[in-house]
Amino acid sequence: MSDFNTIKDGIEDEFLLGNLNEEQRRAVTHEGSPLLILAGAGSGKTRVITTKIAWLISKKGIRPENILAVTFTNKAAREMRSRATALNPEASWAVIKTFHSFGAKFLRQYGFSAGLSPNYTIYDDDDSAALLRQAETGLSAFQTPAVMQKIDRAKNYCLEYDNPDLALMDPDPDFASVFRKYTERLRKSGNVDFGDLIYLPVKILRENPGIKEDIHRQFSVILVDEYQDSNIAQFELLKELVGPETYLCVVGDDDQSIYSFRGAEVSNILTFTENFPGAEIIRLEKNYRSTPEILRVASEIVSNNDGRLGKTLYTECPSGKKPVLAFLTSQEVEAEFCAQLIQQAFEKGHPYRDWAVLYRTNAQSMSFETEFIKSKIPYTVIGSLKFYEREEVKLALSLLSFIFNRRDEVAFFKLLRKTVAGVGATTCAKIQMEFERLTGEAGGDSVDYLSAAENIVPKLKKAGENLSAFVSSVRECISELKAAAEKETGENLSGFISGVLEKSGLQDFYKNREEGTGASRALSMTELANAAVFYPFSIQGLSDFLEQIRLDREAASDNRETEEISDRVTLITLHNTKGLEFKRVVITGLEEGLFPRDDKTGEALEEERRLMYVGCTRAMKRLYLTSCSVRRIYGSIQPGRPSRFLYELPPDGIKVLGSPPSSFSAFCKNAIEEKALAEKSGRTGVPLEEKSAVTGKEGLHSDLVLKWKKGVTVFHDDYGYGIITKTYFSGDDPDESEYVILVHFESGGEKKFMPEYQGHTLMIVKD
DNA sequence: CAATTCGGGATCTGC
DNA sequence: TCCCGAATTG
Repeated sequence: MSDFNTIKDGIEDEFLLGNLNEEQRRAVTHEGSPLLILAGAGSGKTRVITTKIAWLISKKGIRPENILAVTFTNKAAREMRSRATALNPEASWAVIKTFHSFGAKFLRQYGFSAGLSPNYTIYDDDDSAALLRQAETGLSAFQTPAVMQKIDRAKNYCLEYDNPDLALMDPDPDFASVFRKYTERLRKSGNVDFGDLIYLPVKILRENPGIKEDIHRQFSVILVDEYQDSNIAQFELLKELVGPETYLCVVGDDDQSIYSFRGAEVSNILTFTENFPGAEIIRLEKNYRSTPEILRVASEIVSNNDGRLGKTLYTECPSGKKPVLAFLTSQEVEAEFCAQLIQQAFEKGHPYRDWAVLYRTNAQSMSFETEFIKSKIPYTVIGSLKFYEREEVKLALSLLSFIFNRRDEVAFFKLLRKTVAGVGATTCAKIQMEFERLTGEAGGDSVDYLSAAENIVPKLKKAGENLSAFVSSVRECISELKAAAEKETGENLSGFISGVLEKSGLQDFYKNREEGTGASRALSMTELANAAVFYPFSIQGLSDFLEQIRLDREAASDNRETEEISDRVTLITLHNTKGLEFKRVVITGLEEGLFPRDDKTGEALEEERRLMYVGCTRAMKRLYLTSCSVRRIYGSIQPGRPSRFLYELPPDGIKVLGSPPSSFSAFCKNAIEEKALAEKSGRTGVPLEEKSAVTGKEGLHSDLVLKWKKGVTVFHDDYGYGIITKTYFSGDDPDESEYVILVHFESGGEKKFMPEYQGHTLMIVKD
């Protein structure tokens, strides 16, 4: 090798490997045997994978299109692609996809060998349930979703209706036959459900050695991220994709397994070395993200779990402030508390984008949205389903899906029932019967619902006109699409979609129905059309657009265009934060029953705890935890107790604000006394002390002190009239302290309040 | 077949 | 509290 090349190599090495620690470097440059990277939270996992992709391309001469990198979320896939491409532009040609989108692409190409035509669309949970309902199973509307879930679970375990192992999963003898009916109906529709996106590729690969060889030739490297969240079907798929020459590398963390509700099996990661013989393990235990204070809290919590591989995370990050635990009254106060924190930090120069507010359920986002709008804090809600879930958007998508696949019965009947006047259950049943008859006559895929509907038009009275108008407008759209496909107009899909919505009458349908009600529904269909500007006006374009929308809800959301650019607080579910990090994190709703939910025990409870661990380890600099004493559930106000996870915190490792219930104060007191005792008896405990500079919080306090004085009469919406009986500061340190007032209510109870955060919930009646 | 009423259940988490 | 499905009625 020439000197020049040696030098060039050296520079490349330095560029790619220079900033890695020894373990990371080993992981990146590892070759040969299968590799499991056990990567603790914040240990630079994504950096390792992306560097590995760049490394393989530039140093090992692997062509990017021969690299398959699989993730679990679209967000992670996007992140991986952009970071790998930043390291090596060629990485943009690598196949970086979620398991499901990989499966979808595979089925477009190879689905024919399982009798699936390429113009399928993907049924979401609701569509699948609707199909199950239509499949003459005799299930009530009430039972259907539960049975659908079981079917989905079976597919997650790679079990078809005729698999004898199904009985192990569910002893109900009827289940297999319901499952069979559903499957037959689904195949007839020409569509697939989410489970099929994994299950069918496995089946095809098992039954078609030729296809399998193709795939093995195509992918010489397979990387899997978040391996702890893979389910059995995904594991089986992986086994089929990995050929004798394939280099396999999976990355995961058993402590962050949070998707068992959707079939994830931690056992996949625990038994990796058995399933892929000769596999090596590399552990990444150095955390680059969080302060030692945050890491301590996170580790203490997760250490309450059994059944871990066990890792010892350490960090060299500089010390920071103790995580703060705030006991608040209601979710409104909780939202206000967050707003205060964020606003105060903003005034000190910390941008909004530093912040993430985490919650267990999407429904919780509302109080934060309301409050943030009020206090003019810009925010973005991640993973909210709002846009996609809107009735009119679903209906519009059904229409587009139906244009793409005319055997989609769920879409067709949904459209008829909702938009065509005079058509109800009876007419739909007639059309279905006619469809069956035609299928019996002609057989195969040649029959569609349009012809079936047309055939019965003569048998109808008034509804017939509407129905035939609907059918011909759909036919018009279809021929328009076909014409465009032949001409290759170069236009984008957006115009076509507006046209379809117009012609079908869907746009007018909502316009008319919503006169005076602020016609937002008609508007969101325009938004849907706008979302399609990046897709070409062709059959392929429509197919891609529909697939993208089914598999990536964010893609259909209406606020994505501004998401990256501007300075906003992130509102996000705990599940969605996987793989993300923020300087400042608030984990909200830490109440028993909400987080963890009260029906969780055993392994499910441990998973909740892991979720808590994931949440804590997202934080780089500051971590806040909030717990409310009352919460509105199903509209009524419910009293709550602090989450059990709060009792797993190290009391000397956190700072408590607000008014903790007595049980929690007792817990802290005990723990601290125990610790003191232990220290006294000679154990070497490291005293955790903090000295902070005296800065001007007093100025802020002086107003409060003057306003909220002893003897003042106040009124509270929930507790009624009361009188302030005591005032004090929560600690000695003026900067860290909060001004607290004790209120004695007429109703008998005593409550502590922090006027700084909760002033608005109290009204001063008389000084 | 559409409109109205009534009652029960819900909200996890996501591809 | 609110939404959806089933039942009731015109």
